[in-house]
Amino acid sequence: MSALNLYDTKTRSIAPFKSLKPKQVGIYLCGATVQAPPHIGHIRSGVNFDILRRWLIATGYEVTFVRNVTDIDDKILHKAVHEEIPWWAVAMKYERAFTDAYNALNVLPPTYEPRATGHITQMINLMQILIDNGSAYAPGNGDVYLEVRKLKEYLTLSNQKLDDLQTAEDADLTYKKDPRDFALWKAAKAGDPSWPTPWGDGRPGWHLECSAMAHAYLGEAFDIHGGGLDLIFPHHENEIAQSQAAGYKFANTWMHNAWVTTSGEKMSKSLGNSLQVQEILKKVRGIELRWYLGSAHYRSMLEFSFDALAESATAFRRVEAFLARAKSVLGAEPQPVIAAEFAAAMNDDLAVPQALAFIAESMRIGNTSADDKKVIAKTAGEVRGALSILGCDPFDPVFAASKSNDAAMDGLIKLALEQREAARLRKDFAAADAIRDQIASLGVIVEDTPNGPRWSY
RNA sequence: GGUCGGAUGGCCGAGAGGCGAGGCUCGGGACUGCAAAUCCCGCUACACGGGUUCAAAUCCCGUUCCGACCUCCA
Repeated sequence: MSALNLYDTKTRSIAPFKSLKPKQVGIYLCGATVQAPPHIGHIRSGVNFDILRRWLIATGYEVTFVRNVTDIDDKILHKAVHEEIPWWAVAMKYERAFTDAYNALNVLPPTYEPRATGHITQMINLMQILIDNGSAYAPGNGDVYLEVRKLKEYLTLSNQKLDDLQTAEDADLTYKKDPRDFALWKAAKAGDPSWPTPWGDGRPGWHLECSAMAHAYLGEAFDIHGGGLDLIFPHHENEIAQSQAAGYKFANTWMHNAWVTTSGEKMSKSLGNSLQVQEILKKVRGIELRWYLGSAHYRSMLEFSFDALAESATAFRRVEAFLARAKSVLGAEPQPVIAAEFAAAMNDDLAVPQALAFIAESMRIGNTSADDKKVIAKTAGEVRGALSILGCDPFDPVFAASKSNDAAMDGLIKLALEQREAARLRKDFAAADAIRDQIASLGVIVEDTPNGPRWSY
């Protein structure tokens, strides 16, 4: 089997992936800042990295997957005031919404999911190191800044020059030595939550939590750090700056997923609620939304439209029907296997589109096999194996749970099919088709074969 | 101003010097019940202008258009 190659944002190239420790991988994924319900862009990131994780596991790695929750930031505090509930209630509410969305899309729960506010101690420790070695300074007002000009390397991920950065026009240099210095810690304002530190009461800046938590759970050096494209600068640059200034090697490989776009533009929260995961799930099932979000290459923009979503769901149902048919022919669920072609696609920087072409080819072979059990077992096994990596295995209990398997259900379906057969015998095809369409709308697929009707769901 | 990424057929979406990924839609056919499912065939592409090459969607030069980031966005 070919070896995994991944694109590294830092080198802007694809290179063989080599874990720091044999057969073990540590991944830190920037998760949600829980300030609003998740939209499909947020969840695409979750799906993309879940596919990576599943692939690493399938190829024999033990994966420690850390995805943080940033549960304090300006917007959360604003929302708390606006909604007249405590900031922590705002954070928890949206954290739950994210968890629900991840679950609905079969995103595996992280090995650990640390919250920023649970790691103030680690942040203070990190700041102490940075102040002690002269990388950071506390001007006395309660803020703590990282002095970016002192860094040996800065902006290597986004390939920018410090002097080329546009600085904020309203940069306040009362306390900052340089407008580009960024806040590790923010002094407490009246009414805002705060934690005591040696430099005064305050709360974390945006970037500090990820450095502190990645270090806490993955150590000074780890394999992969991921997130959305827009985090490259400033968030990830600043994580690198803080961590390396503290003497940590930090992440080996940087991976960034592209956006879901609408009309060519990055989705913005001003678009309203229609692209929230919860809303989309009123139109398609979680497994269909996952198939759609995972179907484009993770580094390509995914141009969202409801038509494209519906089309993708149609395509997925065909795959699902193929597997259901296979189960019916085999008398058991096909056993998932990883085909060499699929592995080759995944090893090529997670080339899901190629993997989908392979799935289509396997289905074609299976569908032309005239129910040859050997061929069906092979092709359906390969298709199921591929789907399991994509997180879209219809037999996965996560998705199958909603289906009833009890005797009453079987009996009712048989009754309906008997009625339909009776209608067919008297050439009342309108009635027969009506029955088929009705039970199809309940998720039961009926197909006529030379040996009589076959149903699956 | 700096950095980065795009433009592919009716639609989605790969590829990155030669043999047209794949899916959805559409048209024709097989099978069937003038059905469903399935299969087969077909249709329409590489933003524009030059260049390199036996050969360019792919490389080079130029142009146009679009998007993203530039200090609390996945």
